[in-house]
Amino acid sequence: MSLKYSILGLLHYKPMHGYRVKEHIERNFGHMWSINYGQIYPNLKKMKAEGLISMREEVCKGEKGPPRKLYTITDAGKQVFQEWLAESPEGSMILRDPFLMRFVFFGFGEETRALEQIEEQLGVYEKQLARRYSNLNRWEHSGPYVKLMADLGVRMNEVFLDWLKDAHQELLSSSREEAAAHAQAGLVEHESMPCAQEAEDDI
Amino acid sequence: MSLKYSILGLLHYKPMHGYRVKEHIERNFGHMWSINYGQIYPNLKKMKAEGLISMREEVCKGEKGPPRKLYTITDAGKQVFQEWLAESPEGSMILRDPFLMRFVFFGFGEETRALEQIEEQLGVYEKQLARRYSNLNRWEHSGPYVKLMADLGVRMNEVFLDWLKDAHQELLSSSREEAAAHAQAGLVEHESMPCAQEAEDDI
DNA sequence: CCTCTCATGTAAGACGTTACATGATTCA
DNA sequence: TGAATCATGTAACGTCTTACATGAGAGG
Repeated sequence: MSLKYSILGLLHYKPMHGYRVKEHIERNFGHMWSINYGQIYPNLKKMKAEGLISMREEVCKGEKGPPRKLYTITDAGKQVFQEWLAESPEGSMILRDPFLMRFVFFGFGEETRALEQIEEQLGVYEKQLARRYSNLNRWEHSGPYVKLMADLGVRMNEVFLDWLKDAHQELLSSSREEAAAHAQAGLVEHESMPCAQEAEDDI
Repeated sequence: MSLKYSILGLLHYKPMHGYRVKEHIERNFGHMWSINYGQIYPNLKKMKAEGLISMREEVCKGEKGPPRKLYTITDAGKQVFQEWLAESPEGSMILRDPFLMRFVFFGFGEETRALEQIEEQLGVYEKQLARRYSNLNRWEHSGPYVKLMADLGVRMNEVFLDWLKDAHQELLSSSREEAAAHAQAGLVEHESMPCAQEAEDDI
């Protein structure tokens, strides 16, 4: 349950209400984290019950909208957060990408469609890179960690774009070779093979 | 539900049983995808009920262990897979990393502990890079998509390692500056601030 | 008046994880 | 005999997503 700690982390900056928490996470980590109200509100409720945060209802007349519930981190919350922060993280990076999920299997589909999808991704990540650069500028004076984090986002985006371009290029040249050689090999047919699954373990 | 399509994809190579599916996914996408039997077996059952795969129970005497259930993709399964493969992926990359999750908030913790965690990560990703290089070699002749995928893994790993080293370096030099200037600024205290949350939206 | 944004919340269901139960065979 | 590996499965629990319900105030 890392949302809990993300909220505790955010509340170190200033008290917030649920709606702001979502907004912040979306603006700052939107490319790697998405969150719904269905998670936030029950979590805030639970964390309040655990004494990690305290709540104050506010009806500010100068502002539009219904009353908000301002949550502030408590000393107990700060302590729990410190313990979590110092822990060595278990498990490593998990990267889930609906495009890459398909990419691995593009060998079983049409190459033209594969190329189209790569082009789409190029568009998406070129726009995202621009946003990440602006984040980097915005956080230029926000302390080393936040700045470094934004820097990582830019670097990751850049290698991904480079890779997309290389992949596009390589597919074009290898399909030209194939066409020239007239050696279009179809999918290997797998017959029933009763007990021979161990033959070749690699894919 | 992408496990469904991953399984359909894997079954294009050859028929498999549940245990092998897990093994394959773990070996090949273990760094970005983890799967449990609690997901696999119910999924296989459901997919069989939907007619996407067919099952044959096998008791091979030459092999140890209990009888396995060999699953083969059906024509209906191939069609459903093709439709999914051609679809433009919705949503973009989601990167979840327990280390990075902490990293953003290291400003609220001890710097020495931050440096230690960065060093730990360096160790983890140096080992992983070696594994990814060997994957790249293993798949050198496995068709362009699989090869490119492995290449992306190597590149991503490399930028991450570079970034970790740079981060480590930058923290060391900036803390030396701080020490020299004797300008150790504590955490900004946030008073009750009744209705002034809009003051500064950035973190 | 209608729609948009701000704001809080719930309920149902999909998805994922952990832990356990079972049982055969291989190897020390 | 005991442990390890291969193999299938389920139950309980936790997390996440989707969709909906509510309601105030601002602006066209």
